[in-house]
Amino acid sequence: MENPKIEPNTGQSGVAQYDETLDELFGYHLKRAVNVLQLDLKAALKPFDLRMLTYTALVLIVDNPGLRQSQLADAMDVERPNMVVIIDTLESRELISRDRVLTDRRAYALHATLGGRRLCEKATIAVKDHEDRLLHELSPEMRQTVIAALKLIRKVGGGAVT
Amino acid sequence: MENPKIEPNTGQSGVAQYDETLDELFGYHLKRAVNVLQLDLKAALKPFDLRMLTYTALVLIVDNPGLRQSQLADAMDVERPNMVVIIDTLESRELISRDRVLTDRRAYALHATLGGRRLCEKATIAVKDHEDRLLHELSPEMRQTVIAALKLIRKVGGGAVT
DNA sequence: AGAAATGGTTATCACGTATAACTAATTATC
DNA sequence: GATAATTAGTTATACGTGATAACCATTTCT
Repeated sequence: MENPKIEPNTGQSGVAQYDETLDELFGYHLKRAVNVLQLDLKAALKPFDLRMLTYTALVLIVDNPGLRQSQLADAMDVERPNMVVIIDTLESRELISRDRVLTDRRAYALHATLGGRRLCEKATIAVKDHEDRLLHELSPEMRQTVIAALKLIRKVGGGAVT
Repeated sequence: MENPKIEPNTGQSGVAQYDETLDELFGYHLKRAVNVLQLDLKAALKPFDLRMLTYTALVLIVDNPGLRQSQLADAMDVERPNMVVIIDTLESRELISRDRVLTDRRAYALHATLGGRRLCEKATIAVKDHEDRLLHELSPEMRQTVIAALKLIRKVGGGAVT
């Protein structure tokens, strides 16, 4: 069993040509696909100077005006301390505002500014375009099956699924 | 449109109850499922004191004796400098050995030790157990469809697919 | 022989994730 | 109504992963 099964380096892409053990692992395939998708997403968001986390936060704030930081952190599965920096960058770009809540002066209600809503809209179009390009070989039924499967995984893994 | 759609916090899990925009994004579902799976994988590997990268490297070395570091880095889509630390930790635990290649004295041929092979075997069993638990609600056909879809994504995204 | 390329290493940085400890404000308890 | 416990947000910090530049030793190209 000398002589590695993995080819010397096609130059094409660093993907393992074939590995029996990893190939049988669902998570392996999932992870690799996510890598590809995230690379694509990153490129899609670059023109808007947004990253995955800032984009997601912006979307949620646009769609849920008045949301509080801890709710947002909860929704994104991000620790509150890490939420702070994300909100900071969005606020410093004046895409959102932190508004004091009258009934609870500890909390901030988050609102997207007009600029924030516009940027969010444009970014979402770009993201969907990139996804369409990347997924154009998947039939609609296939997509539905995959999404259903992913939701099942989340459910079993302990997360609520909508 | 005041009053966030996201519930105040069920305590259950931080998952967004529902967001129209994100829900339409394939990558969003993919990412969330991967998070769940990786958490599970992490737990599965903890008893063996392996992390995702060290485990993957170990598997590939076990399956491809004589592999070189740069080939491994290539196969794992990891930069060579980052490969060094991974190999270092595996070597310091005597799970693998760096053997000088006679025909090219720059390179190291990587081989798993007996202990490395044994640990790899046990770890793989544990990983598969965890995956089975997590995926038990997915029918075999569903799994096959999902894996096929994931491979398609990788192909379109530029990676070779086996 | 000299130049260019390759395998591995070191150092360093950006980003995402996680925890502890703190403040200010709120709620609970007596 | 005063004190204790809890909550929202923050600061500081640490770890894991990913990426780049610069370097040494060796090999390959010309």
